[in-house]
Amino acid sequence: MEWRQIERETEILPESFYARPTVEVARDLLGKILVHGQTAGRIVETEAYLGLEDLAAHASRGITARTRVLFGPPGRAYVYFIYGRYECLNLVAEAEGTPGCVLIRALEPLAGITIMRRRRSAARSVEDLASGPGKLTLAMGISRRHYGAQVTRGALTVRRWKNEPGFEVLATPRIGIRHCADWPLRFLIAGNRCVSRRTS
DNA sequence: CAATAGATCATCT
DNA sequence: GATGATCTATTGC
Repeated sequence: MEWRQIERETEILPESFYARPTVEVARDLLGKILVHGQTAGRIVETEAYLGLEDLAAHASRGITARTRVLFGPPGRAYVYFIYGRYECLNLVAEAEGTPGCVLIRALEPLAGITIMRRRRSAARSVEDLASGPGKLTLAMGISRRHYGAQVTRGALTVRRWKNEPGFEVLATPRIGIRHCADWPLRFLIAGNRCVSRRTS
């Protein structure tokens, strides 16, 4: 996709978009465009992580050096390091003082695909370049240096189509967690080939 | 195709 | 000192 088209037909999401219940933000982020540097992708899979009541959420342990940004203002990036290897991107939701974030789990590559291929040499197809939370941060060049960054301005932003196309949303349990494993807080675009796992 | 072992380290106990 | 919001390669059917 041409950058000119992205710039003309999309606009950056305002901070007010994120200052809402986390589950709503997670569902509404589907179809939006994540932009970083020369790469862009359409968000096709997300997960909501809530506050103290959600034992799968990092915020359930309270404020620490790592979770500090989750308790701050919305529209910030929460990037954490996992399994000694990978980094995962979340967007902070809810009003300041209330924790909550949305894990970005998969993207459909839109621009900068050559760059993504270089960063993701293990991927065998365009659909697999960003089809997982660890894969998409590699493909887009996102890392912990973005911890706390505003996604309403700067190099890392999220945009919406001025005329957003319709699609069907599915809700399923979240992936790879132990606690609250049956809560239906994973959202994905039905039938999209870039989601992290095929649905039955 | 499905199942699983191994890599590897920041974070928290 | 144990654990984990993952990914890849490899094994086995």
